Amino acid sequence: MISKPKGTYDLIGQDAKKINYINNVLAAMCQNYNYEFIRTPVFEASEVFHRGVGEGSDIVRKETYDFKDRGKRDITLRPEGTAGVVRSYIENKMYGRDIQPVKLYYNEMMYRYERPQAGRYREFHQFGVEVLGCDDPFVDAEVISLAYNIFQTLGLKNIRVNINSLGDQESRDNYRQALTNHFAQDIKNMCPDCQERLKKNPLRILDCKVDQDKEIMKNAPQTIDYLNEESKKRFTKLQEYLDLLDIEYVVNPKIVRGLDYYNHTVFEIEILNEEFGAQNVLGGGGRYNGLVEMLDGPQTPGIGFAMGMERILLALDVEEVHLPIDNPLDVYIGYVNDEEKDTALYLVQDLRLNGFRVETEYLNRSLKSQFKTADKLKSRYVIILNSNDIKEFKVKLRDNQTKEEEMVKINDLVDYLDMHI
RNA sequence: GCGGAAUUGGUGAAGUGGUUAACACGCCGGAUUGUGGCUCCGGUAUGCAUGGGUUCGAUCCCCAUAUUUCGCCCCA
Repeated sequence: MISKPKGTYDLIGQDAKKINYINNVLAAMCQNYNYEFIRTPVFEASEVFHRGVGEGSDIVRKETYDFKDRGKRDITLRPEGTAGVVRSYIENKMYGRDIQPVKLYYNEMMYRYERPQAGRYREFHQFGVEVLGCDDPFVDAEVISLAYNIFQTLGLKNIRVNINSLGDQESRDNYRQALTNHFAQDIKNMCPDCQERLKKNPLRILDCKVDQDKEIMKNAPQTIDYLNEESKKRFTKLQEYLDLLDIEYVVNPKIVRGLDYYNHTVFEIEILNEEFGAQNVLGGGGRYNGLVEMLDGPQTPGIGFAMGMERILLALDVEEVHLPIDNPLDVYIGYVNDEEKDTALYLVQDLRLNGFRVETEYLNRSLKSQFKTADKLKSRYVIILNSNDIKEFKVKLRDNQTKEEEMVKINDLVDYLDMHI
């Protein structure tokens, strides 16, 4: 038997229904927030991600699916949504649109070559939004609120919004320097990973779980202490806006994010539930004011977030949130002999084209089985065709809730059902 | 990339180096000569992930591979 590639999954059954439902919720919300749907290629020139996400990030260093196509082009399967959207923004000159800022959302599969575990796949599904062309923390607040409200709307209760600010380039550089100085003296006593991080991306040391209890970690400098006046003002303003929107959040100085392009606002939304494993971050994002330029576009501010659909599914499961995905059948049509079968075929089509959800028997099973199936499908009505009734252009319609049966003319069936369903 | 655990039918699973792989659920049929959901009866694995090896003989022992899962790393 051929099995699926490692780290992939088939979306089927209840999960498929749930994802469908969630996608509808997401689309409806994005419509209200006036975000426009965008789809970019699953694969891009490698440069898009290598430059966009950053050569220093783990995602690019060891997790991308890179290959050469038959034309010897360097291709990368997209590991995240933002870089491709920004490439499209530039290529399609969206910065020249008459309506600004440009607000986009995507809902696509992403690819990262990682060791899979619960809530983490090699092919996975992310929903995300990007706002390009507005530098006001006003829009930061909108983006965070959108993410937050999506979780609220879906019925997830125990979620927490963590925010932090990395500041502008100047603040970031200062902080980076301070951090390097702080750890430099004692780096030998820290874990090998941290020693590596000090050189490549000192910010990530703060995330370390091995060394997190050490004294040197506890009194490490924090990003917010190194923000310059402008950055600080902006961060304060963001918090005022979030307060205004009634969004519960905590300032968490340890949120630094793994992608190189972030500055100023960064945030993560996690689920607080002990049953959840290591993958408890449902979504995250931040501001990336330098990214458009980095990909050869005009200087343009941007902010966005992404959330992992598989993790949302897990979260809904763990939190025992019941999504309204049951859509019971309107009518089940049963039959036994061939004449009745012909009528069934016709009737099923007729009712379906009139907007009813209808099912019938395919395997010529016994009437008993057909009734069982009708029940399992939670059918509102059951029609059992009978040759004699058909001759009189009538069918016996049974209300499967009251168990009452009624003879209805075939021509009146649609009207009857319209009135009763 | 590193470490641990798992892998038996449609599902949940028990089990043993040696003739017919337990049980339950589900599914199909019958009791009920065209009306289910309860009950009773019957049926339901080309065989224990794949490939090698050890053995007279392996689902059960060994090795490898694949997939899943948990943790690390990282992230959604």
